[in-house]
Amino acid sequence: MATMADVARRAGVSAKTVSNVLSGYPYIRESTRERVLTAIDELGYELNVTARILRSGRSGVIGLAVPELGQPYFGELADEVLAAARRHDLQVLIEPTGFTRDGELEALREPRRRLVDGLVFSPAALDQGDAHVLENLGYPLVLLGEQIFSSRVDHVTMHNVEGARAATDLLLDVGRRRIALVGMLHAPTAGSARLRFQGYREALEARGLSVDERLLGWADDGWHRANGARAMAAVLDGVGQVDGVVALNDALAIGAMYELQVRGLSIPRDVAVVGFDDIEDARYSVPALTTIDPGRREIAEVAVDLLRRRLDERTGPGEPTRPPVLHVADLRLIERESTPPRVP
Amino acid sequence: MATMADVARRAGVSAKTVSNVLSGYPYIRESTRERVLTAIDELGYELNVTARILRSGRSGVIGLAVPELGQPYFGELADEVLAAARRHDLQVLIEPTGFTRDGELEALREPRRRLVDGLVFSPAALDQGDAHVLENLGYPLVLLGEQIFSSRVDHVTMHNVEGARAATDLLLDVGRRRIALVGMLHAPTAGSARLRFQGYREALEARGLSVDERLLGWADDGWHRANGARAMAAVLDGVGQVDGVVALNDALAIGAMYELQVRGLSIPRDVAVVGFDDIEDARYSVPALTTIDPGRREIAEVAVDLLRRRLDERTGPGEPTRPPVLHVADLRLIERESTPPRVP
DNA sequence: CTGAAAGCGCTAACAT
DNA sequence: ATGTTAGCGCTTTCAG
Repeated sequence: MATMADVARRAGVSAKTVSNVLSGYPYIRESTRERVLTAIDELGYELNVTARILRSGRSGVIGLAVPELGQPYFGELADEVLAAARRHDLQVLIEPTGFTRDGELEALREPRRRLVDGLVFSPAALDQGDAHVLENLGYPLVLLGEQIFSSRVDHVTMHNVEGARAATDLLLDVGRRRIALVGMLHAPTAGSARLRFQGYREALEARGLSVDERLLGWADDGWHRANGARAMAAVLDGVGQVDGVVALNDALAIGAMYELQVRGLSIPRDVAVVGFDDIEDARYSVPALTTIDPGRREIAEVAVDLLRRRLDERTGPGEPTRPPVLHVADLRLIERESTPPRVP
Repeated sequence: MATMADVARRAGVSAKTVSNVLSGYPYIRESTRERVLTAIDELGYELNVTARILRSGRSGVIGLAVPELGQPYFGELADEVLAAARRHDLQVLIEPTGFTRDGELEALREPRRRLVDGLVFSPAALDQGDAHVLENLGYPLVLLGEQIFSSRVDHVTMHNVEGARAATDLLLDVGRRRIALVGMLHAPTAGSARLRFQGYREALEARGLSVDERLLGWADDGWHRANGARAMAAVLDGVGQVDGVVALNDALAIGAMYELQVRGLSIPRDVAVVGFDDIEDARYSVPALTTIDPGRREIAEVAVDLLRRRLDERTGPGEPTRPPVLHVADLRLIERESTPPRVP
């Protein structure tokens, strides 16, 4: 396989010039560039990225650590991150963390081996006590979509509390009062679960209502459909009657709707349902799911832009490092058929 | 950041010995190994993978080229591939090809730059005419899940034709005769679409029936739910009556079920529906979807095992390269509620 | 079982 | 606008 030196020899230039051409260095005579390009073509030469990384210290690869891709939210998020990365000419190494603390700690170690330049990390098992491991990692890190761990790390998050409050408010506005919450987790670590539950509680309390423990559906095995159905069943078996459901994500909501319909309940007439995430499924469930769009695309774009900026900072000598960023994406309540129209 | 030389100095050995310890070379005195390990620990040393790759020519990273992760089938497949790779101590660089020929050709070029050792590739846009670009790539390639491109390349595929035939047979067995096919593609390139359509046709023809063009629902914009709903609508608007649906994947099936139910049709009483892929959604759609499990896990495992074996072959000197493998995974028809029970 | 020397292919730094 | 020199951190090869 041809090396840069081979190309240089054939083009009658030095290796450095070939390198310059390939790196987009602007000050090159047009004729020289063409000779080099021709030689590259004739030899079928391809740059050896590994050598470039070793020498330059930058790989052009970023890591993306997410729990699992089979969950539509993360699959769709990964696509957005991959697309944003491509726009920046970056490649992405995906580290599935499997919702485990060990998996997440392991993912944080990878960049130190220098194969990836920085990490976009969506934590799901670490908790506030782990905040210190996220600081001074020695490489740029952008945290995604959950709670705020540390003021010293870049975060791109969503309005979890406000979203859940908006969802609950909608149900209250249409007159529902026995509103179940599907997807509660016992783990104290559970970032978005805790925040979304907080939004639910705030909405109730703002109307002088309080949380009825019997309306809480637990899903400690993960926010999958199956668990949404199970949690819904448990609530229905426990209290008998429910007229609204706030699910902590769309998969849970769809599972819950399944269970409701199996029991002959009509949505939204008997029970109105709101989800969270606006995954593609939500649009085509039966009935179509009212949900919160947390601004996934914005989150992915901002995260990659930010990481890229941090990578560039490292190269630029002398530039002072900018202070940590906290970006909160906009959210939208998307009303579909699983809730009745609000009457004004 | 500490280097191997630093560790060697501290442990009072040569760099090579450190390297040996890290590579699991067996013939090392236990006391030496311990001194090295201690030094590594004390210095917080981490191997620079890039330098290792440059020297050894092997990166331990494999590429996975798939259309997009937001489609549950590919998200779930990616998880299986990632898990299998981890068992082999391999990392995975994902190349989204976006269902385009250009994206797929681009993905094939990446390994040549030496950052990844080999590629697991699920083509969706290349066609038989492109078979030659898949041969003699200069790195190991395993093709996934579609048609057979070339007898000179390793393939891990599924029983597309048989699966679609089984799905159609089920509908015929329960007395359905106006069976729509949802998800047809005009592109001649469409591997699994063509094969699954063939299975549908074979099942019909085996009973002396023929394909009614008006029952074909097109989804050239991709096998998403939205297009399943649209294709179903087009068929219903065109022919009015249908009593069965074979969808070319589960997302299309779920979209089609949505459209049917919006129009007041009951599933499976008025229309029975079968999908293909057995994604997690299928279990929790309303009604739960009867579908074909193509053996996704087996496919991922066999593909990574095979790739790994090919990578090892390259190292082993003199061993003759084994001939190309064609592995076809087992499939299963999973009967749920979107089809009536078969009466014996 | 361990060490010394060489060099993988490229680019940073400097020179011109 | 292009060339020279040096070396990134590791593993291969060969010697002991």
